[in-house]
Amino acid sequence: MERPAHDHLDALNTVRGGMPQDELLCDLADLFKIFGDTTRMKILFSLFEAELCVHEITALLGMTQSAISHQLKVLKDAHLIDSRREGKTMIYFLADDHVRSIIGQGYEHITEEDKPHEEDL
Amino acid sequence: MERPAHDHLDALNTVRGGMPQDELLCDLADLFKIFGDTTRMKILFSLFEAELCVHEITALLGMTQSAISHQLKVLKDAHLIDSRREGKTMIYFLADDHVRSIIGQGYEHITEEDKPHEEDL
DNA sequence: ATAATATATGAATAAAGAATCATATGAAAG
DNA sequence: CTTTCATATGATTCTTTATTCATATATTAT
Repeated sequence: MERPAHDHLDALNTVRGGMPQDELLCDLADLFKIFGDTTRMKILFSLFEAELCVHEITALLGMTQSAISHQLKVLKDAHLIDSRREGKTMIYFLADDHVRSIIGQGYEHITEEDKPHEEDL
Repeated sequence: MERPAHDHLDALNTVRGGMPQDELLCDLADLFKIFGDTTRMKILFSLFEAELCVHEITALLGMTQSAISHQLKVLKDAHLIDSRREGKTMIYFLADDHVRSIIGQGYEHITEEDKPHEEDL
């Protein structure tokens, strides 16, 4: 019987060390989950360019006001965007620049992606 | 009637310029969707430390082999991980370093996050 | 060939989540 | 204080998706 090319016990121990706590992993997944929706992605990209009120976003995305409000709430609860009131209207804006850099990294992966990936259907 | 503090037409035009194509936004959302699951996040963190075979990952996460295989497929289809065969076992490993940097950005957002966020329940 | 081990996969189930509809809240104007 | 404009929210519906179960494929050993 040959020694396995791959040392199981060793690998497992190495890995357990670097693994963050379950709660942190869960929080991380929850954060990315928020970027994982086209509507929210569009909202965020919109706010990259300018502060916007709800009905502007609604018009831009061509969706119902309710759908937009629901997603704005999701984004706000995650501290990715924030809002202030201006008379009757609510102005939404990016909470901080992490949003830009997170999306930026994803953007790079998708575009740069060494291009030999047309086999994906 | 006062001029609105917020110039709607102007804002909308500014924004339409910087908005990527629908398909790209969709691809981006799909990419982040993949990070938006605890199981997949754990698999990726595991592979940060070492190349691993399926049953090692299964053991590490304490889940069924089937569940792991299904998620490995998702990750592989997205070109986030890749695999090679070594005898009977399949060894999985990170496809490139984008994975690390994308997760890294998210990690920062969660940890750095100026800390005044205990009101979230 | 057959058995044993390692992994993959299809179908079904169950749970999460996005959009819709109807309605509620909140600010300002008449 | 009633109406109007802007936004928020609860409940329901429909879709997506993660896991499980059973089974299929692939590699090696007997």
